[in-house]
Amino acid sequence: MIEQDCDPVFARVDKLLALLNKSKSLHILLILNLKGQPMRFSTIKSQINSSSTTIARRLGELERSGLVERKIHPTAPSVVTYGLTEDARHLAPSIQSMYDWIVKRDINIVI
Amino acid sequence: MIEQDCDPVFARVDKLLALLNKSKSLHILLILNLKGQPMRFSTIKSQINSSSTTIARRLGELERSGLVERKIHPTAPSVVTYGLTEDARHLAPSIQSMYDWIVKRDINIVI
DNA sequence: CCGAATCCTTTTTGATACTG
DNA sequence: CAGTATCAAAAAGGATTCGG
Repeated sequence: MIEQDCDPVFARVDKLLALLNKSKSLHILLILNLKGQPMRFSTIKSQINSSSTTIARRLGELERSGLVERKIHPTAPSVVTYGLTEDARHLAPSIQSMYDWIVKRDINIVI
Repeated sequence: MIEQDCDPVFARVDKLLALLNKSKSLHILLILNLKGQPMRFSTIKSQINSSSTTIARRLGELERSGLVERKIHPTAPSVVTYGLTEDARHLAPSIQSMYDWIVKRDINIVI
């Protein structure tokens, strides 16, 4: 069975959606966007309530995909923060409109 | 294990994203949106190239979630078509901007 | 043609325990 | 605090088969 892609762009959109949907990706982006400034691992985790395993995996994927920036601050003791990249900030409105849509419509997603 | 949601709206957005991401949901919505008119099961399937199991599951979920309308035409033989609901058409722009973003940025999603 | 049911494989998640 | 490694459980996809 040959996997024939009708539109190669679909594949990339799918990859984005696949990443965004992996549990808590959206949470992370929305929280970082709302906060407006870099946050620490523990702060993110405390607001999302998922396993550190998953949070760490998501942050790693988001970072490697260029959506999140990881910074190590040379303080004592050192502090690690995560913030949105420029690209991610451009994507935010799309997520926000989707957010607004679901809020307004009061639709009931049934899976 | 109590799942404590920090923001109940997040949960609904997550459900939407979870639905949209289940393989081929986005394809279905984009194809129906581009087509601009209801399509038959076999036509959708032919353009997506996934198992009928998955296509059927997605269409069922999208229908129950109020994003897709299923119609049985009383012709002979009878024909079944799927089209976007009003709600889905309002959501389309959000998906489209996400689509545009990924196209423009040429970003490389790494999962 | 349009699916539902079954069964199997792959993917993803989370709990736990352990480092610097 | 900020993670990684491991492993078991759960979720999701797909092939196949069958029926209206």
